[in-house]
Amino acid sequence: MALSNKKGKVNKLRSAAFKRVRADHSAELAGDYVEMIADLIDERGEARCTDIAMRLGVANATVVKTLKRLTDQGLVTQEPYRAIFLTGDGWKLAEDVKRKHEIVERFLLALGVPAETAKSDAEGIEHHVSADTLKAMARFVFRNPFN
Amino acid sequence: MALSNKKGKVNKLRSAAFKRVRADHSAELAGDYVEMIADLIDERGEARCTDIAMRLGVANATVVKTLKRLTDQGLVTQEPYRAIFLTGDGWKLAEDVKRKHEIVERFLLALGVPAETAKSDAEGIEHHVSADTLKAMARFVFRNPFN
DNA sequence: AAGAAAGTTTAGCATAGGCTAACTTATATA
DNA sequence: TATATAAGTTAGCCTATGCTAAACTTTCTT
Repeated sequence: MALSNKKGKVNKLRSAAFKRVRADHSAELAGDYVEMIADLIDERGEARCTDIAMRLGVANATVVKTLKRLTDQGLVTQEPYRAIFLTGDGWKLAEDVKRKHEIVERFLLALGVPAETAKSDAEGIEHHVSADTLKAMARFVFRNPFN
Repeated sequence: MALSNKKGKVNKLRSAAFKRVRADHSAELAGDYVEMIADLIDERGEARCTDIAMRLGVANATVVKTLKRLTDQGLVTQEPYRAIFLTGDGWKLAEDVKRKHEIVERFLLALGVPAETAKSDAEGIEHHVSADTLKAMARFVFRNPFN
């Protein structure tokens, strides 16, 4: 009985990690979109459907559908046939993601990972990094700057 | 024209990273399942539906459905109402994932991340780490062993 | 050996994230 | 200005991953 209680607790802890991964996944796409929209606005003044689709490597219609969700979630605004903009929350999230992205990528570089790989791996890793880990990575970059 | 060709190339490179992330995601679940099944077999001689469901924090029916896919993919074997086993490929994948998992977790510990966090973050990160990055992590662990 | 409990499976539903094809609107150029 | 091209939208499809509820086996207990 004491044993099975302990087992229950262990499993709860264990399953929490997987639950977090699943939650991270559903937040991931939103992060990628707003970051990309922010980049596009910075680079060329506006973000357009087609550019997002190309950069993401996805069909146009997929972008449209996803943007609808993001609009519902209050991250994005748009009018039919017009460019896409970010709400206040959208900008905030974009900044957050971009910051994380930079730290992870620079960390991988500092660790000695080749540049191309660092870029590619950072894209997958960034959404699964907790505040603690991010802090440790930042510390490492600070002590071992790549350039 | 030269410019738009260059842009096309840049976008192709960029989108490749996202494509890889999406591919990683669909492989992820299979990896988690076989690793967990391997653990259960090691720990108690057999893997059962309910245990997997508890550890993953997911409903029983979800496990059943996923196992059907894994069986189709040749990673798992099972007979109705009986325990679950791994095929040769299943074991191979499980070993691979476990190895990656261990390196990532020990790497995070060596980096100074708290134990609980390391465990939890490793679960998300491990599936997005390329061979290059894994090698860099292993090197780091080797030079900065945590214990 | 019968009935209760535990575990497994099926059915049916929902959401997210992909796709293509057909259609509509905006823009650029002849 | 008219029209061709580019861009955005809609509709309808698919798969993966979740869920609950109900049905069916197996196992345990009396």
